[in-house]
Amino acid sequence: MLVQHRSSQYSHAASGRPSNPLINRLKTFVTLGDEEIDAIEAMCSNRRVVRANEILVSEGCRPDRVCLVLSGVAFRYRFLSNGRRQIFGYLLPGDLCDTQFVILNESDHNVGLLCDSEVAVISLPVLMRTMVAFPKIERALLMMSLVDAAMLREWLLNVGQRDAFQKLAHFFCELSARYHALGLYEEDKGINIPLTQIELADTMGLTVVHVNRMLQRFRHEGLLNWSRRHVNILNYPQLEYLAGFDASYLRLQQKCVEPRLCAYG
Amino acid sequence: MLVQHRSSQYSHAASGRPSNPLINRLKTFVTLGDEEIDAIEAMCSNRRVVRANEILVSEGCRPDRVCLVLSGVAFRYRFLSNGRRQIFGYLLPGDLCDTQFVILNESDHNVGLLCDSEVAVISLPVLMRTMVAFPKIERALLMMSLVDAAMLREWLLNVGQRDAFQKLAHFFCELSARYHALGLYEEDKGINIPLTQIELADTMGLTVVHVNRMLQRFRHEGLLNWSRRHVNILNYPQLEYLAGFDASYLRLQQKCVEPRLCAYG
DNA sequence: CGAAGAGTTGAAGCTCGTCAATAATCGTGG
DNA sequence: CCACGATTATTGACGAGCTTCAACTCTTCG
Repeated sequence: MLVQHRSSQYSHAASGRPSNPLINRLKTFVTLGDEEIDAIEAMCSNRRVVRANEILVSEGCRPDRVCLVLSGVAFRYRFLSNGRRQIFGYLLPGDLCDTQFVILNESDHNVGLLCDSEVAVISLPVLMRTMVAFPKIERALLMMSLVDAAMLREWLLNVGQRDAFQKLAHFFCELSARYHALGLYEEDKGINIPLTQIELADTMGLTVVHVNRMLQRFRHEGLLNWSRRHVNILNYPQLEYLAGFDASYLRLQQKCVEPRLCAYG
Repeated sequence: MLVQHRSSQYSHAASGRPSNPLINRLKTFVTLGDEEIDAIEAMCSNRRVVRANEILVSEGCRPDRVCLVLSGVAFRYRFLSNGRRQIFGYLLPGDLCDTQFVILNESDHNVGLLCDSEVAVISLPVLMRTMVAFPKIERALLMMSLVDAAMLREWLLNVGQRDAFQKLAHFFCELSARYHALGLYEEDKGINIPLTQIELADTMGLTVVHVNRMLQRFRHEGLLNWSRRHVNILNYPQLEYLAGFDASYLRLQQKCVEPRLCAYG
């Protein structure tokens, strides 16, 4: 492999028996009973460590399994023929890539890893059986994929309508919100994410050079510090204001107030 | 109402008894029996004409129904506080806005109408009952929403990574492919779509002025003509080449080769 | 016909990209 | 553990793409 490995210092698995992050994630959508929790644990029993820069899913393939990120960070992306790359999203612990394979037959993008990560490999039949047996789980997984789509809309708006400074501010707000929700944000260390400025650029549709200058401006204005792939947010309220950030699209907290339809009880 | 009405010359309903475009759409995903076709017709029996500039769904609302576009064009969008608008997608005949309401409780964007259109209003309970009774329909609707997400990724890539000229070329290719698939493309008249350059600009993250200049360049280079809200593509191969367009993400033709999992037979 | 919206044009300027070179870091192997 | 090569970060100069502003014309529709 030509590319250097990024160290595994980013593995987010807490020491000791880590609880399955998917369970906490689904709990934000539905109430899970013991049976359902056991089913999820069983579904995720096939764990594997994957190294940085490996590819979980590649464009055009027809996967027979989905992966759940347990620790570390994955990301979706695609290259254009001119060599440019667009990143479509980051998968943090508790995120699945991709439930859509259950239905659509082939992937239209790649999923790679930013750092050494732990994933659970779930075969499609196992996933299907679990969803059929536990409609609540099916419903929650469906909701996850809808939140994915909401994030895509938010990114499209971000890339389309804001200037470079605001784009980055918005992205950092999103990251911050997601890290907080996962309990991965450490007040002193900030957001510990294995991103390079290259990835930041390919996320926002900017060049590395310009991203670098914007980061310096953030530092200069006392908003945040970027160093050695840590993001330290110094003035969150101001950042949020600049970006016009509103976390509700992430649906991190609020449980769906009431089940809307009996069929999904 | 302050805004002028766009004429209803864009109603795509063929004269005579129009077949339900949703049926043709779903047929690209699954094989439908007579029972299922009847169920879809029944579900869509509540038809309504909606005038241009009316709003079908607004941000923050909790709809108890979904709308199916039968003729005309709708579009998803959101405004930022600074007055800028991002358009997330266009809904052509056969498109639903939005199945996601079945699951997520509130809309994060608006759905408006570009021209006088005919829609079928489907209450959530009716939709649910149909989906429960006909798993194939449920599966096809799910696939539709996954194609929606694929389109969002494609747009993000487009807005993020291509220059203004390529962006527009790509957009016109997409439109052309969708119009062809719907049988709405008339070789002599081209794509008859009630878009203004303002909407084009808000779709691509550009200004009206720049969009205008790019359209002139298209005309100048003999690629396409934009006049009175018709798009006449003169050199499709070249346009496709310029944009790096590949229609497969739209999944217009190929039926899912085989059902992947028995549960959804 | 008249008013409002949409399309078009030109000039000026800023954001952001490109090119190119250097410095700092990182990961790996010696 | 240090040294090396590759990747990443940083800097400057320059230029292009796109925006902004402002005026004007054309189209649409009541």
